Amino acid sequence: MITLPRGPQPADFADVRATNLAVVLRYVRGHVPCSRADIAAATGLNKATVSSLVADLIDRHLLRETGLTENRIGRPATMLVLDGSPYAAVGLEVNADYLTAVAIDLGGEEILSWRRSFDGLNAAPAQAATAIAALGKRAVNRVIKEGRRVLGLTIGVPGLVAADGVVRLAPNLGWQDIDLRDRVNRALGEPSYPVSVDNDANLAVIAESRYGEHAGAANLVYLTGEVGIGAGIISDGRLLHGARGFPGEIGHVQIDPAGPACGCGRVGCLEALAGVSALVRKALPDSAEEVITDLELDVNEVVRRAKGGDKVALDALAESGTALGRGISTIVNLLDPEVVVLGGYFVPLAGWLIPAAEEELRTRGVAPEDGTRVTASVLGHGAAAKGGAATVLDQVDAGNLPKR
Amino acid sequence: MITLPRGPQPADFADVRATNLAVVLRYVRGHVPCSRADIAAATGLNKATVSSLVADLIDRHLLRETGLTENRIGRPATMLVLDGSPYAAVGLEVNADYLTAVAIDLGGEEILSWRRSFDGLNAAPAQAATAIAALGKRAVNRVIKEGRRVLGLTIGVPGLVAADGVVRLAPNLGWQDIDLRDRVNRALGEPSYPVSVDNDANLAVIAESRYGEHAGAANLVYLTGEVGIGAGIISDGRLLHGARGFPGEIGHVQIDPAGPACGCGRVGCLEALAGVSALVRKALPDSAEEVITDLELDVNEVVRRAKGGDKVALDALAESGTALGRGISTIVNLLDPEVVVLGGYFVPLAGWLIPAAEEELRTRGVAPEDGTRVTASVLGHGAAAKGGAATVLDQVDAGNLPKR
DNA sequence: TTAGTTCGTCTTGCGACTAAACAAAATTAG
DNA sequence: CTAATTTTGTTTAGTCGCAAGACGAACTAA
Repeated sequence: MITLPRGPQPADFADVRATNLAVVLRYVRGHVPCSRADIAAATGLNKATVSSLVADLIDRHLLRETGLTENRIGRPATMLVLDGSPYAAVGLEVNADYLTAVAIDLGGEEILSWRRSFDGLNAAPAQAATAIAALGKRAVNRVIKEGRRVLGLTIGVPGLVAADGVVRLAPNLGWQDIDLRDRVNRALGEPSYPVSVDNDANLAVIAESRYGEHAGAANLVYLTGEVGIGAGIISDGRLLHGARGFPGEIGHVQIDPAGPACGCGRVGCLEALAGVSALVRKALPDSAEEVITDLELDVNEVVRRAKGGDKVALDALAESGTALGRGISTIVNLLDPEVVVLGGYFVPLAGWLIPAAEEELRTRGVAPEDGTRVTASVLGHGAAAKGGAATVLDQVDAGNLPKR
Repeated sequence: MITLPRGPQPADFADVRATNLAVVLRYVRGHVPCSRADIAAATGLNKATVSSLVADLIDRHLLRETGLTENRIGRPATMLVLDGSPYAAVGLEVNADYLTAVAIDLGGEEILSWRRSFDGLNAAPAQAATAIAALGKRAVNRVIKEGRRVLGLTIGVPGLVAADGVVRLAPNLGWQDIDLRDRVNRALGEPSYPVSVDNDANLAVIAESRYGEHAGAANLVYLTGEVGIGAGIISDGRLLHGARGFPGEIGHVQIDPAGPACGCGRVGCLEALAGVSALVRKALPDSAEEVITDLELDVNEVVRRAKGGDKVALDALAESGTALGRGISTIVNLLDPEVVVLGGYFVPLAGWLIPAAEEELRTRGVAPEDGTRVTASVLGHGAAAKGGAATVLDQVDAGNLPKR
């Protein structure tokens, strides 16, 4: 539940109304099915006010009445549910090797989930943007065909994304200063819904905070385990943006000044020690040539060997897990989150990485009663795409309801 | 600076009123002297509304009318100024070797600034709490004698402080699980104003964000340079609290696995490499015995020798600066702040530390157009105390105005 | 059938903002 | 010196949205 900072703007009735509409909407989302009386009792709003708000939301097709139920004493309640059907939020995820599209309804139900291969490294940015826009357009058309209205489209990119939607730097895509939002916006014909671009880790952590195992945690960090390592940070219930929009760049934090060289030209980066590519290289010394060609196959092979007790693979996993634990300890000491969620290719490897990381974390955590937990994501590879769609819902939740 | 409550709580008229009162108050603070018409034009509020709000604020003695001025065409404006005089906010700072008390009025003017020595390490927590409460009481009585109403008292402690005011761990004071807020509250006779306790770095960064050289920066990190190193983090305009209230513990982040042993029992901590104690030990190898006895004298001696071109001292400063730069690079990559402010004993040493730190930072920063700046605090040793008082004003600014 | 319970609406009142007219106080023009 | 102009701040009327409480509706229990 991300709340945006409101600046020096004064408040008026519209704000009160929008706030309370959002309060009711969020309550119903979390307590389906429920009655108007339930809402009034739980939120403290007056029954009459709730009736008015609910009528408004039904009018906007955000809520729907179901048949009466609740066989209790007294008048039966008219139960309300989220009416997701007329709306959709779309999220796209760009990766070095694939594109993902996800669409969800207001209730967070996935109504579309596509994945297609994509050659991010060798495609020119212009081509890539065209391919991304094309996928987005297909997804949008699909949900429109179902009779839904699109509330927004958000694209996750593995790199530094400025607030205006310009991708400043995406090493794994070979991009620099690409105005992706503008390109996609134009390819979609300047649509009425907002198109935005954000870092993939930022979107993934939003997905985790809504739909993950620790949904609702106010302090949550997500570590991407794709070609690089990035962090999405939710602190005190809000996604961190930083001064220029580039927080969470943990991949090139130095873990060991005596560590190995990193692809970025520096030495001892977390990515060089605990990155999936580095891990694969250590765990599969015999197939070092193919490493870059297909990370997924390599990770599967590492899993196979680790299960088979292969010492080289197990040692590599332990080593990477320890380095990862050291990186996580930095996050924990600086940010004190409740959970650190591992995503991407870290997920299949989590069984070996997490014990080593937790061991390291125990020795390096400052805070008492070691609270921070490390878990693997259960959302799968589309986490950032789903999070992209979820950011659109966050807008709605924050009171930015669709007009009638 | 939240305006309407965006949480699960619904909004009503009182929230609108409180929000707009705070909007007017903040505007006047930043634009003294100004007229009602100015406020209306700048905020977008209606002239009538502004008049009503201003009348309310004058009634609460938060604003005051001055004589007419502004010799322009048209009716002369009645100029308004902040009326700080009837109120005061008090901040205390606990350190291993001294206590500080600061009181400020609504405009942020210091109306009291005391410093007294204090033997934090050898005093039992009960005695220490008594001494702290006594100093607080004297400060409170002093401002009350001036005819002011105390709006709140906030105490900064170098350690882990839970949200309920319990000091979980303060190694440099030898404290563990001390309910300082309760003790001080009782020593003050359960006063009507709120007493709170927070980490000293958190309070210092609040002071920096209000009164420092980079006041107003939305992304700001403060590093304490006392016996330990702690970080206070303001991100997107808000102080980070973390899941348990223990963020910013950067002192024991590992910078180098092959580094020296730290007092905490671990190896290669930032504090062991770049802490003031470690620095003094390296820079003054001949006087290693006295190190703990008086850090301030030792730091002065380091400054004297560095100015004199002493190679040992200069090497130690360069080494510590580099390590500090590495720690700062971690912060920069994770949080992307606009400024990192060095405080405490880092300030007199900043001339030597910052160049080395910036050099390191340039090589380790990921983001392009290296934006993060490193500066020394200009607030002096009372930063945390002043920040403690400022947190009280933040409450007022957020709409929590004193009752009549 | 009657009493009791709960739900949701209706009516009334109030608080807070907006818009527009107006009164007040100065400067400028003739 | 008077009148027009300009700007300020108040007054009046109106609207919006929430709260409180009465009330009808719909169901259970006895």
